[in-house]
Amino acid sequence: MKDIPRATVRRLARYLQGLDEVASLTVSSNDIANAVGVSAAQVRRDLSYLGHQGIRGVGYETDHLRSTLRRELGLLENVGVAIVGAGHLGQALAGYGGFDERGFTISGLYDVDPRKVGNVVHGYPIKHLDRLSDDARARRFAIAIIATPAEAAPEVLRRLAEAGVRSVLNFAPAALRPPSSVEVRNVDLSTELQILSFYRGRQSNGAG
Amino acid sequence: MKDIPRATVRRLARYLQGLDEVASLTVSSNDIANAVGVSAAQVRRDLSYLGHQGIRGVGYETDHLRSTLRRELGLLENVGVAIVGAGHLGQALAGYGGFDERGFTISGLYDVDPRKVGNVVHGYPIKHLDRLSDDARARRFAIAIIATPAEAAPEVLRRLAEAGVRSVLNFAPAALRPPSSVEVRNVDLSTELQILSFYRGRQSNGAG
DNA sequence: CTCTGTGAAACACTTCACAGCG
DNA sequence: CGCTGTGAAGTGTTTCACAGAG
Repeated sequence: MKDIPRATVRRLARYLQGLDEVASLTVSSNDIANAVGVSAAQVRRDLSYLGHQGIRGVGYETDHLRSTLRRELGLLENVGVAIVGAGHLGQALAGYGGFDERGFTISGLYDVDPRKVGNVVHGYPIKHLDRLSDDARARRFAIAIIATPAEAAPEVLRRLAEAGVRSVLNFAPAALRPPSSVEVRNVDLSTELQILSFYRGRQSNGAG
Repeated sequence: MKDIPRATVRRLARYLQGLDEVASLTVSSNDIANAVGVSAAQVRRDLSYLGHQGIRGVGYETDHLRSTLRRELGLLENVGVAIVGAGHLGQALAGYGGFDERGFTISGLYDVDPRKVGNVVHGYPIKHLDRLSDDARARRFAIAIIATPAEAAPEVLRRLAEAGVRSVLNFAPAALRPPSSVEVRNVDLSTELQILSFYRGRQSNGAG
């Protein structure tokens, strides 16, 4: 089976979410395309990387497609996620909603503030940061979200990497230099705003 | 002057931030490449879209490059940003830090909760959502960040679009269908986690 | 001799358009 | 007939490799 293009992986996640709103037994590439805002040809091409999933003249069987996408994304069973940093951002992330139904389970929040440790936020316990490494080694989570201040981010990443965590989503506005064993995805507010700023005044669209 | 590729625009914002850490008078494409994690050839190609900026045998003059990037990104003077939704996420965004130095000024937060309206968060006033349209029409901000619950997002977008706002950064986990006049960039937690999940176990990297 | 700027080649991704299955 | 799956063409992006400026 050929490698799935990076651009396709990103859209597969969107298709999976688009299917949430679908009640009918089957969906056509056109339905999906309209739901998530890409071309129908794009949807068919993307899904073709997963093998023959559709029925000609009909479309895709909704349930079957959903589980194929989940399997392909490694979400057959829920994946544990740790949130590091229990400030406003960390708490907002914990309350984001729909974690479980999207295939994730928050294993816990971590902070260094003794006034926070022990509290429960949105049903999740705040643990002391010193327990992060042990919990990682015990495989209580597979993905970590860094929601600390920028200064703390490199040290948190170091601990995570050392404890064998290989997937990190970084919200701290810090340029992290991960070892090659760790995949870091950065969500950077000012980068996003700067991109929007560039296109301000230009007519073109930007479905990034 | 040729059009700047989308992929390049995204990186220009990163280069600008990378320059923050540079103290020396000049930087080479290699220096920048190492700072932000792309290839040196990529940096040179990207910067070449801005015209001849460098000095052969030396590199780029740091200050000059910084202001060229700022100009190109439309950040010569600070851009007003409204944060819609003053829950944990909105408050976290307001406290993100470095807004001003990155070229943005928060013009205000908006919420519907009467207990929040009138409060000041991180130095920014929370206004009632009903004032959003007027403030937009008065051009108090050019970019809006949606940090509301998913249910509220479509209506907020509608109001923003109607009031002439053309750039929106959406943090709500909702599939927005903007009119073509509005550029929406989505930051979706579960999409990011699902992408990380896909690459978990695979060796390859993924600098999105 | 170093480091930029850039043709040309390579690679990645998207769209077109249609054969063929159900 | 409708809708998938996919060659082939088109477009966008990255890398190579080197001429040439300082």
